[in-house]
Amino acid sequence: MRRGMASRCNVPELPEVEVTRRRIAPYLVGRRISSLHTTADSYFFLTPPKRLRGCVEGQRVQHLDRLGKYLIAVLEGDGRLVIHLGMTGQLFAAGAASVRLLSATARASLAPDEQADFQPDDHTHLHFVFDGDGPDIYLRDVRKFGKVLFVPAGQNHPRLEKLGVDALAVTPELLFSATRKRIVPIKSLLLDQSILAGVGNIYADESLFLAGVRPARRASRVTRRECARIADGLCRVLGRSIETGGSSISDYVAPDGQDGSYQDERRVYARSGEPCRVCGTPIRKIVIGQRGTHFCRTCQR
DNA sequence: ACCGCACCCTGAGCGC
DNA sequence: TGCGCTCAGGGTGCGG
Repeated sequence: MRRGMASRCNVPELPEVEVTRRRIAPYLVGRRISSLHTTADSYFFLTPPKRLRGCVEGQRVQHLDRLGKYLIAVLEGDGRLVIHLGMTGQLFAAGAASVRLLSATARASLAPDEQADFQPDDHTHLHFVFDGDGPDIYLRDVRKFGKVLFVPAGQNHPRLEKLGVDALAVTPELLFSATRKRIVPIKSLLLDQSILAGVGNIYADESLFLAGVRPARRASRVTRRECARIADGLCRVLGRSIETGGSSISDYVAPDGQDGSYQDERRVYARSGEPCRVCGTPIRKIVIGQRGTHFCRTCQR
């Protein structure tokens, strides 16, 4: 069966951001940023580059947290450097670069031994240099749907204030109460970051499959029992994806190879037309809230 | 409160 | 071969 573009999607949702956090933290935490290089100002920078540099240069990174799909580097003095990876954001340390970081065209022009040697390009919006030894860190984002901002100590930002509970901490009760009196499709509610932070398109579809609930169902019509199954499905699918290194992030990927192992576990996402793994019914694709939505008519009610 | 839609951006895949 | 079109996606913000 042909794999469409969607199946290769590389969008960082909660698991991918968490995997990124775990992998990058050892290279970031405890180090002092000596300089930050950026691309030109654009809507990518919620804090303009010049001010951003002034805020982080000379600062030591105290820890690296995550809330939903946001990475939050807490600096000395408790200012926070906040990063959202958007659709194509890649945060990585020099030397840990994989060929995935380059476009197909760029890859093709490189010899194999050159491919792992990353050099900043036009899409590299942040380049951190640190005091002392250790690799530089880069943030690359081809489509610039990502965001970076600095939140001074004691201040907050609407982006963070609006976020609901981190999706890993979802409970049946939380979901049940959030769905009452809501006529939006249950899938749209799962994607609402002000309710659950971190759920994106893949994991919304996958968790609804595990719960046996059709994505188009009105949220208010989802029963308490089904809410519990959705919460459970979310925990399973998010946890499993983190375990396997995220659906698309892996240490190294062969130039024409498959993505991370989670893609082999997808039950519905980007499998439209393919047989349901449980009952064999072809997976259907519809659009809900302007998002491609995948489900099994037989297994989901 | 909710829906539909436009917008930001670019690469891949397609038809011609 | 190469052009131009379409599509995908997260999040915000608009008008209805």
